[in-house]
Amino acid sequence: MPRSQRRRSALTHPDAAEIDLLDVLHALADPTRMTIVRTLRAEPERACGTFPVDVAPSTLTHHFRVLREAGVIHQREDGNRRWTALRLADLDGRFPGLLDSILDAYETNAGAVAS
Amino acid sequence: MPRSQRRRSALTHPDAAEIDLLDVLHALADPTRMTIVRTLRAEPERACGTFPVDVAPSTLTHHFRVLREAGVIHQREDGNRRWTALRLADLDGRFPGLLDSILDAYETNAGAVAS
DNA sequence: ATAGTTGTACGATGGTTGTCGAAAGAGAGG
DNA sequence: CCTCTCTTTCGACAACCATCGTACAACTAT
Repeated sequence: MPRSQRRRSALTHPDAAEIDLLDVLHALADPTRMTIVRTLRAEPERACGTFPVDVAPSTLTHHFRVLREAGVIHQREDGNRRWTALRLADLDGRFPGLLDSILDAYETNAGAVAS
Repeated sequence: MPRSQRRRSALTHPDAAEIDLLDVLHALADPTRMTIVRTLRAEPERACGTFPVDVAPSTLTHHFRVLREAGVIHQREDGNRRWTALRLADLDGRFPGLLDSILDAYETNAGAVAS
């Protein structure tokens, strides 16, 4: 790593064209990550520590990485914080209507099952 | 087991109202199971051994169980065979448009990525 | 009955996953 | 400088998962 020492690793995101559906489904098939995505749909961008989930910080980092590597979210650094956003345009460009369909289904799900 | 000795276990299926979205997503987030579901969308019903997948029979049984317990497929016995079908009506009743959305997305996926 | 077909159950195995605690990096502010 | 906050990395752990081979059960056909 030549210059500008990265904070940690390099925050790699897959290209929109490389987003794999099975990775996306796997990323969304977890209650904590589903909560993250649902929270993110309402707001354009949000700081890492402000999500209504009840897990340890290191666990949260893990979930963000899964979502990021699947192409579901985008993260950028800003000073001390890391801002997270849904890759709505990329996802909808690659799989039109899919994310809305899944998130809408989850609202139905939440109404009938627990959580 | 009183009478009519079941072949093996009792082939339990969840009620349509009990189908959990996260279970469905998890069930679909596997290439073998996705192939099963895609194959099943074209035909109403199909015998177990006739799916174009390349895994051992016991592995196939495992995948059918995951799909069945998630509420994605229905299986019934007929003599020596076990017939498998998609629970299209139940899924679409619970999560309207979801399955088509995911399967359509997979076709897009398959066009651009491997498989 | 004897053999063949279809699919399951069991046990094992190697890999993945979600979880956490402890330690540390990087910035902001005193 | 020191400290506080935010977030990550690392190491560990238990649980889960996809896979297989072997053995077996149920049915069909000869």
